[in-house]
Parts: sequence; C-alpha cells; structure tokens
Amino acid sequence: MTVSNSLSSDELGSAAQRERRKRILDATIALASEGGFDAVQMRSVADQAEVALGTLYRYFPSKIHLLVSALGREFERAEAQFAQREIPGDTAAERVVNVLKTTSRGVRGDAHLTEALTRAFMFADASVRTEIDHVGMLMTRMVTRAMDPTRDAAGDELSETDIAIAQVIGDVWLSALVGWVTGRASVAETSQKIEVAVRLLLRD
Amino acid sequence: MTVSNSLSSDELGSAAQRERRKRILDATIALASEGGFDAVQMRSVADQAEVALGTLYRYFPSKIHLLVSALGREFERAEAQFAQREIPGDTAAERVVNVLKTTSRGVRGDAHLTEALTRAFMFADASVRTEIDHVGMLMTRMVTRAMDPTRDAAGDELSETDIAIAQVIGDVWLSALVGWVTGRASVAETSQKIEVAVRLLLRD
DNA sequence: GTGCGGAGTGGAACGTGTTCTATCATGTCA
DNA sequence: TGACATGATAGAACACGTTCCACTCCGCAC
Repeated sequence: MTVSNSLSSDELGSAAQRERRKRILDATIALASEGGFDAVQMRSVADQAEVALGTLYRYFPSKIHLLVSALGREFERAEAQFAQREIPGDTAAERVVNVLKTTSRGVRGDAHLTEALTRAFMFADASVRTEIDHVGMLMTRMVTRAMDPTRDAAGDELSETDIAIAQVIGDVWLSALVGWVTGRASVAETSQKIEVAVRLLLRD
Repeated sequence: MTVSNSLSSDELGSAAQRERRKRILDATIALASEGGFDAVQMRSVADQAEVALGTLYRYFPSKIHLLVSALGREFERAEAQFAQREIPGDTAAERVVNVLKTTSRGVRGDAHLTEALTRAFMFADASVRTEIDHVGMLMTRMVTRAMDPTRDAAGDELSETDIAIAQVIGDVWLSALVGWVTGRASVAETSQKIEVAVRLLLRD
C-alpha cells in the first residue's frame, strides 16, 4: 500500500525532477515556518525553489496539495523516528499518550509551520484525497503501533475495533490541534483533552 | 454567557440593521445551499441581500466570519428543536447517538450547505474566536443535554469530566463530518465512526 | 546533425476576497 | 429648519491563487 505513494512522491521522473520537487517542498516548509499559511504564497515558493510558477503548478496542482504533501513528508520523518526507538509506557493508553505528547511538543516548537499544515489539511477537499489518505494512514499507524507494539512489529492484523479506536484518537488529536493552532485552546487544555479521550477510549 | 453573544448577533442596532443582517445571512445560506463554499462569493451575497459590498464587510469582516455566523444561526435553530421534544433512548450513549444521527441526517440533506459551513468552521483562525466559541458551546450543550436530560433540565452543573467527554464527542463528530463533506468517507463509515466513539466514551 | 515532443520559463491575465475613496441618505441635536 | 455624525452605496483598486500563452531548452529517434 505504501508503494503507489512512494512512487508518486519520490521515484517518479528524472533526478532533476526529484531534485526540483524536493526544492519546492523545502521552500514550502521554510516559508511556512516563517509566516504560516499566509506566508506560503505560490509566487514566493516558486521564487525560493528557483522554479517557474507554471512548473510549481505542474508538480502540485494547488496550494492545498502543496501543503498537504509537505505535511506528508514531515509525518514520514516523524514516523521514522518513532519506528526506531521503543515507546515507553506499560499500558496502551500510556504509550499512546506518550506518542501524542511527544509529537505535540515537536509541533508546538514551530507554531507557524503547524498552523500552515493543519489548516491546509482541514481545508482540503476531495481532490486532495490521495495525499490526505496518506497522512491519515501514517497517523493511524503511529497510534496503532503505540497501542500494541508487539503485534504491530509481528505484522499481525489489528482488529477492526482497534483500527477504529486509533482513528477516533487521531480525530481527537487533530481537533485539539486545530483548537490550539487557531488560538482557541491553550496547551494545557489541548493536552488535557487528549488525555481524557485516550484514557476513556483505551481503558482496559 | 449567552448574553453578550445574543447582543452582538441580534439586539444591536436599529430594526433596519437587524433586517439587513438577516437578509445577509439568508443570502449566505441560500448561496451555500446551491453551490457550497465556492458559490458564497462576497459580491453575490451583497447583491442577493441588496446591500453594498462595503456594508457586507461592515457587518461581517470576512467570508469566514460570515459563514461561521451563519452556522451559528443554523445551530441555534437545530438546538431549539431538540430542546422541545424528549430525546429517546434509555442510556446516555443511546440518546447521544440519537441526537448526532438526527442532526447528521438533517445535515446530509443539504450537502452543499454543510460543506460550506463546515469548511469555514475548520478554516477559521483566532480572529473568529467569538463565533467559533458560540458554535462550540451550542454543540457541547446539545451533547450534554442528551447525556443527562434530567440534570440538564434542572440546571445543575455537570462535572468537568462530563463536559470534557461531550467536547471530545463533538470533536469526533466534527472530524467525521469533515471526512464526509470532503468526500473522503461514506455515510456508513461516518456514522460508524461516531457510534464507536460514543459507545466507548459513554459505556457505563 | 535535424526535427520533434515534452518539460521548464517568464510573464500577462483573470477571478475573487478585501480595502479604500468619494458621495449620498438618515436621523439627531441645536 | 439647518448642521452634523453615522452608516450606506457604487465602484475602483489591490493581493494572491490560478490559468494561459509564447517561447526556450533538452533528450531522443532518425
């Protein structure tokens, strides 16, 4: 399942094309970090990536596609980090909370970037389905892995219910994130909301 | 707490001003129903409401404010309906699922409208805080009322936990709605997700 | 080499959200 | 009644996402 996506994101085209794609995403992240969603202007991205505006649009058909793709790349990076080290915690709930809090902490360090990526994700419509599904899959996998590291490592199938729970947790996390990003909720409220949800959803 | 909001939405200004405000919101809803978010163009709203563009901006400082305010009005209408009749169901979970499904059904009947309002809500930033909080409060109240109709009717305070649970349920409902609105999830998936979450969060 | 097709470039142009300006209408106070 | 403040109007102007066009450049078949 990862195959098609890896293909479309990395293995398509010549080296020069992969290079261009990378420059574009780098420029996107840089601009987003500086000034958030509004600072990611297509002309600026094109300038900074040293491609023509038309080329930018050939690679990413809209600003939303661009930002959600950037989110995907960031998520992959984050997931790779978790895949390496053991997640601390004795119960599923503890481990999941740990993962989400660690991620939230990382995310909080770059509020502008988070704002840009989150809002793009929330605003995306059906035309961005592929990219959105990719991100959703990564998020769910991060949670299921924390829920049950041994089974996940063994490659066993998780139950329908576990996946559903993981998705619900992902939803709550996203909503909480949106609340924080848009200045409606404090860090404390955000992390409390996540804890409540996870504790209730994963009580044994 | 409702006071300031009622004031700012209904009781400010002359009869002519209230009338204008209503015409604007009516036009917004009408355009959104026809063509969704993109069809709500500020010039069109102004035309249809028979006000000048500048006037529209005096009443609502941005398209997002406009749409979230419209959402608030719709929510008030929906809430008023639930306040009247008894909510069927023996357990809190049953009643909450009932309320959410009824609401979802209503919402599904006008996909364009729902798309417009939901996306505006999700895209809103801190400047729309007042309107967003209003909607969030209505949503939470709808859920808490279903959770515990007798205590709610008696005007008793709910526990912190109950409110937190209601908010989490609201978040899940919103996420599910976004999934449906943006064409990423079917009706069945959406309502299943809600059921799973509510059952887990409210098991006794 | 020559010709060809596809990708990249620079820049104009368009649509829609938002802002601004000049003018007009209305209701209040003296 | 007349002066004035406040809000409404029409419409120009601006910003940024998106589209389009004319042109160039590169790799490849012949």
